[in-house]
Amino acid sequence: MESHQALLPSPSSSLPSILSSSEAFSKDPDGLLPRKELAVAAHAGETPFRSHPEASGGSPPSQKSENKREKKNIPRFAFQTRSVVDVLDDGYRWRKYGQKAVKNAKFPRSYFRCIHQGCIVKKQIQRLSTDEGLVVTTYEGVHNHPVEKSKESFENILSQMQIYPSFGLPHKDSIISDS
DNA sequence: CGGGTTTGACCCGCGC
DNA sequence: GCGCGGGTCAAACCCG
Repeated sequence: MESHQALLPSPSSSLPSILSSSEAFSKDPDGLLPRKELAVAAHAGETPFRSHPEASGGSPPSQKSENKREKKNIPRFAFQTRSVVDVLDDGYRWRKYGQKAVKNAKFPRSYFRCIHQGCIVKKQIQRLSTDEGLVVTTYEGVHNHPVEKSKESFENILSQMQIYPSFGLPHKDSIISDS
C-alpha cells in the first residue's frame, strides 16, 4: 500500500497515554463498540475466544468435552489516530484476515493478525463514519518478539496518536476534514 | 512463484 | 426459538 508519510503536527505536549478499551470507549460515539465490548471490558478484558474448530464448513465437530471456552486474559488497547491511511506502520508485520462492515459505521472494519511464531496478536482497524480523518485502532494481545523495524516508526505513530478522555470527545475544530 | 490481499460464506453469542 | 451482528476462515485473485 502507500506509505503514511503524512507527518502530522505532534499533540503539542504531554505524551500520549494508552488507555484500556473500557475507558477509551465508555461512550460509543458512533456505536462502534456495542454493549458487548463494554461488558467484556468490565470483566477484566475477557475475550470471546473460540475453540478453533478445524472443521471447514460441513460437519460441526462435537468437541466440547473439557472446558467449552478458554478464558484468556488478553490485554486490549484502543486508541484513535489521525491518518489518511487505515493501516499504520507500527514496525510489525500484519496480515489482513478479514473485513466486515459494522452497523452504524459507514466504513468497513479491517481485521489484522500478527504473523509470528507464537505471536497471536490481533489488530482491529475501524475508520469513523462521522470523521473519516479519525481511525480507531484496537490492539489485542502483546507481542513476544522485538520489532524488526526501527522504533522510529512507532514514534511516528505516537506523534499522530490522539488520546481522548473517556468523558470527552474530540472537538470537530481539531479535526482536519480532508476530502 | 510466493506472499499478501480480497470477497464470501459460515459460525457463534447475545438480544428480543 | 429466531434473528441480528460480529468475527473468523477459506479459497481465489493480484501484485511484486
